[in-house]
Amino acid sequence: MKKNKPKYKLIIDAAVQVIAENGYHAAQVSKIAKQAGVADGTIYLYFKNKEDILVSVFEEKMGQFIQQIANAIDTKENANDKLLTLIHMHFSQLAADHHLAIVAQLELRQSNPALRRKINQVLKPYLQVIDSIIQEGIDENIYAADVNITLVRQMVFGTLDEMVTNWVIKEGKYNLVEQAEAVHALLTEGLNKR
Amino acid sequence: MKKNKPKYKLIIDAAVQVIAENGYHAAQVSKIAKQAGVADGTIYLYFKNKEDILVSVFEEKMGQFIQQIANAIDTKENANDKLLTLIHMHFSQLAADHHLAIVAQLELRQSNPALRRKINQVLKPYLQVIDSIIQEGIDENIYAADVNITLVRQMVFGTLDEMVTNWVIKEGKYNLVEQAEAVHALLTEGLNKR
Amino acid sequence: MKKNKPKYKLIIDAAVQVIAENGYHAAQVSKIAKQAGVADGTIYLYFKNKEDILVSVFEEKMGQFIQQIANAIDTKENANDKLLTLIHMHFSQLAADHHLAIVAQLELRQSNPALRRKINQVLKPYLQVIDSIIQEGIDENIYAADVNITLVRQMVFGTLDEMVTNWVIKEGKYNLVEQAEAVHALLTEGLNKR
Amino acid sequence: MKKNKPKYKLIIDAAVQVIAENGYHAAQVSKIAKQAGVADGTIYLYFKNKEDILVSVFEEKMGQFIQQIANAIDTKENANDKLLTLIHMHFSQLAADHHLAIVAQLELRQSNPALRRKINQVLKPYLQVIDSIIQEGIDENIYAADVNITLVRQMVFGTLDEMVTNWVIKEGKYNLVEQAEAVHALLTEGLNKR
DNA sequence: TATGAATGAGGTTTCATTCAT
DNA sequence: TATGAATGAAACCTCATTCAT
Repeated sequence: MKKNKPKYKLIIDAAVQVIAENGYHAAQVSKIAKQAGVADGTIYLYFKNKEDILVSVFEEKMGQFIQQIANAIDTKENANDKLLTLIHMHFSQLAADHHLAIVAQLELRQSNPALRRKINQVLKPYLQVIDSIIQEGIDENIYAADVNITLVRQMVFGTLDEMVTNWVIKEGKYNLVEQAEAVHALLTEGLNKR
Repeated sequence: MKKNKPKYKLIIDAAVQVIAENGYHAAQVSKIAKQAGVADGTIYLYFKNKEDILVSVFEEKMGQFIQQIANAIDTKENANDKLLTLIHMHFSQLAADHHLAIVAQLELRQSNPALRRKINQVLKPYLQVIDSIIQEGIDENIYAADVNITLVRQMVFGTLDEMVTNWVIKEGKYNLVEQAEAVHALLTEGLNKR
Repeated sequence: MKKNKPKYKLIIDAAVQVIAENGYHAAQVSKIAKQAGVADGTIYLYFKNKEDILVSVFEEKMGQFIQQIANAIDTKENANDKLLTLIHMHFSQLAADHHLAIVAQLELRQSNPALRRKINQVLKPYLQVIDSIIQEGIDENIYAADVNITLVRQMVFGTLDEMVTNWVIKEGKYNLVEQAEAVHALLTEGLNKR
Repeated sequence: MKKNKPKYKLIIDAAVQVIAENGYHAAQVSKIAKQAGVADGTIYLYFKNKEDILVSVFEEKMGQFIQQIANAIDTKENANDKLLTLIHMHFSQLAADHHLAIVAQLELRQSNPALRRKINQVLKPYLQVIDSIIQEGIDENIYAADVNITLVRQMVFGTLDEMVTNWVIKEGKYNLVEQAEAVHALLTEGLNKR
């Protein structure tokens, strides 16, 4: 399996750095190769083409991202704690890796629809984690039984995504992670005064 | 003023169609010119360069988009009605113009950072409309006085944006507009059972 | 005759100024039209095409240039005085009109060979004036009878041309006209010590 | 060093030929590439841009040109022999390579001021060779001690340049080289009868 | 005569990918 | 496996010229 060879990871990490520093469109294969310390042609021993590098970047990093969140959630007992944990982890992981945050929130979205469709595939397991938390909340009689799970998931993910994107655009000038509880409160209790 | 000349609008509309049908990167100036029924060079009598076409597309269309919403909101008396109206209009306007929805949700996001920054400028007035509704809701004692307006706005916009994007990706296979009330309820009342 | 209409001269003078200030390649027809205070299309009522403007510029200005020199020479009695006068006039006329000097020495030489051939036609009468002075010098028994007139003319013109070009490149930072006598001495007496 | 790679010279020579045959402005990069038997993109592995090709053409060819002359001059003992040798070499080298003569005398002069400035830099060593010969002649008490060296150099170079240009325009229809001695005599002894 | 909006041909350069070594 | 020199397709923009008014 190629993914276990040392140069595979070397190239993935080089790609993240090059894209973060130069932007998606200026991230030429030759730059990634140079950053990884391999020849241009070597890239093609590990990746089918440039798009394959980018999808793999997302797969690798998002895989870790989701795994971390899934692990953290497993330690929590109820849906509310799990949701708060997910929000907290979502923010903290991206806040901890600024390069990755830039790539995930800004640069990779400049890719063409074909690539974005593949990225969406990679994202699916994460969305399912959100779905299952919501379902659990309903089963635990915490969340309203009549909520549309898809709708709630779109709200949760849309909100988190928009928040991280704004934070990246503002170049991380404020503390994202400390907003986790406020977001959680807002999502669960809504805007209305009680 | 160039914007009032007939060919200006002709080119803008041609650009929306060409981008929607071919994608952002395959939208060559020559294709837009042909679709608009003008010579390539004519484009440059009305637009500084290709990027200027794209920014103008967004400005024109988003300007109308916001104006329509602002008008509709003005007829409503309280923040809750206004918020529902905004959601409804947001969905219905994009659902009514599929080409525009594709361009706004998918294609224009492939643009480079410089262009995206300009697009964000155009978007700002819309975000301010959302902000003012939230402030109004607080003043009317409907929304909780201690909410973070920026946070709420990110939730509202993030949710709507994510929903429209998913709807576009699903190629408009379901009815987006009829979800407006459910989204409104979710945003205002939150996820929790009462 | 078009050449007597007021706009003809207007366009010619505009062309000299635009070329001198912007350079040959940046001297678009539209710029010349604007400088002349006429519409782009009007240019084509007076000139066949852009090349025709440039040839006409040279014809008009060089025609005056030669006429001035011819007039001045006519007042001189012998070949030596005539040659000195020609040198002096050659320098002083170009030194007096810096725009024209730039156009004649630098900018017009960037034109294509077809245009340059036409310019050479315009130059011919001037070369004939030089030839006739040399012939006169031989007839007056001042110049060596066995000189090759074509060769001498190439030396005279080549020297003057090179000197003016260098002076233009040096942006007129030194006095060109006061070198006239030294050049004359050098051309007639040669480099050798006597 | 790229200059030693075989394709470097291949492209330089192709450029001379293409420019000579098609003219400066019709010398597209693709034509030069085809003539050199390489792909368009290969050009850019050896040259920064099109202007760099042209400057390099001049540098390479003029470098050889000057070197040949310098070598020949070194074998001569006095300034007069050296000057005659320089004239002879100047003519014979350009007469021997008609393509190069066309490029040097006509085509490259159509270039823009930026390129011409660079070309002038390349030319400088040649002008210094002329200067040093003149200085040597003065030191040897052959040339008049009071001559202005810059002036003499402008006469010498201007004369030679004008002669070669005329010869090229006349398409090499007469023998240029055999005029070397006559030019030398004219430059040193002047026009006057003795 | 005069206008100026419209035309449309044409070329430099980049960069993902290949393949001989 | 690894290299890196070579490939070649593809597109934005300018500007001389025209022609309906």
